[in-house]
Amino acid sequence: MVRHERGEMFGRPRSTTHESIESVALDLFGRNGFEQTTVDDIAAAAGIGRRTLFRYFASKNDIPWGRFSEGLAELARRLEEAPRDEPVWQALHDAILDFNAVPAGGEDQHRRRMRLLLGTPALQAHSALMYAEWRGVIARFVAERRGIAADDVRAVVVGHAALGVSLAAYETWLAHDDADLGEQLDAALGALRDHLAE
Amino acid sequence: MVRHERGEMFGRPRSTTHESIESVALDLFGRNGFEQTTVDDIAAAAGIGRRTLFRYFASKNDIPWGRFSEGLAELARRLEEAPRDEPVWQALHDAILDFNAVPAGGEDQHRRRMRLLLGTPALQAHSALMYAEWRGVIARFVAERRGIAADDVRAVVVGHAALGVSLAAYETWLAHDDADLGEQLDAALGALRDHLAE
DNA sequence: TCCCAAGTGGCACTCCGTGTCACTACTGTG
DNA sequence: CACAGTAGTGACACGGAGTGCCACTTGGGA
Repeated sequence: MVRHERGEMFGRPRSTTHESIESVALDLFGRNGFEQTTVDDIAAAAGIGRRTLFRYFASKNDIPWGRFSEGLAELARRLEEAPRDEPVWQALHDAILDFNAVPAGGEDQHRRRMRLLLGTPALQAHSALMYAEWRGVIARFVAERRGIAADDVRAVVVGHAALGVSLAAYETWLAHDDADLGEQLDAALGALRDHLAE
Repeated sequence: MVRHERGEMFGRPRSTTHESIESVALDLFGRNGFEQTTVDDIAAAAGIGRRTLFRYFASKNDIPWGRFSEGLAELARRLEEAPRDEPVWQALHDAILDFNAVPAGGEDQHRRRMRLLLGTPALQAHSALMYAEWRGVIARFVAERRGIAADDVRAVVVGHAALGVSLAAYETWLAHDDADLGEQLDAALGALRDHLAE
């Protein structure tokens, strides 16, 4: 029973990748709509079996989210590095701006993906499960900074609120072709502060 | 082509009610779990056909939400009646407390229902669609008070934040058997204000 | 050359959700 | 007491998502 470091070099090589399937699927979703595209369509277009597709993605709904979970680890690390003399809300705001920064040139693709995610009922619903993980990262950061438990309402509510600010910004960003996502995030946060400070 | 006021008294009488199906279903969900209970199980237990069940509820996921949509109209009316010299956040907070007030004696049932809704992945996901309607009511109220459009980020973000406060309160309420929902809502809102005012 | 580990994909199955359609149980009228 | 009109019911069949099972394929290592 020997342990191999590069386990990937054993056994039959993979016939595809997450990225390849995702790319093919987003193309089909964009052309025919999410509901109208069946898993069989995607598998056929990707040149793999339907059963194989379900080994790469747990569900059809998971496909448009791509490597989101990996991005969360990055967000968590980014928060840990925030200077400790900065207000918590400020550190959060900066990290969230960073997290949502669109890689230069990828603006169009990002818009298409987010329009799909926020505009398709089945995906809106499924996204709630992704958001829960995202909120968890925020709540744990707040809890650590404040010296309270991660399930304390004071930490949990900040996770929910930060998500709300982000989603509000995304919705208005998608509604206006000429809008800048970062500016919308600023505006949303500012509006919430004003609202509560009235 | 005569119009009858009491249209219900025509034709074949209904063989069941939303409430009856819901009650049977919640009982099965509680005993066997949501995923393990099939629509056929519910229909059989309710003494109706499977097809009939789908005429009363659009999906299995919709059953635990019961008459939620009707409650939304009540929330909207409640907000319209709020005194106009009250701060917007205050009017919202009062209305939300009211909306979530548990009918005396129904605390246990409310807890069971919310535990099901917030603790079942499939329902967490589906709930996002209900939340969207709820947020819409809040955003429209804020927009009306502030004289801005309902899709303005300043109104949208308040809808998201109010939902976040409510969900945070529900989560901690469910986690502590001796907690009071109203107090958790107060605590969540207070914590968010403190957080942003830092 | 043979073996083994990991990946693949076909098959059959369950369950959700939907379209169709004949049937049933009422009400009001002549 | 027919009879027509109306609304609700449920059986049947179908398509799509997701799952368990298992034989097959493709490489590397002994």
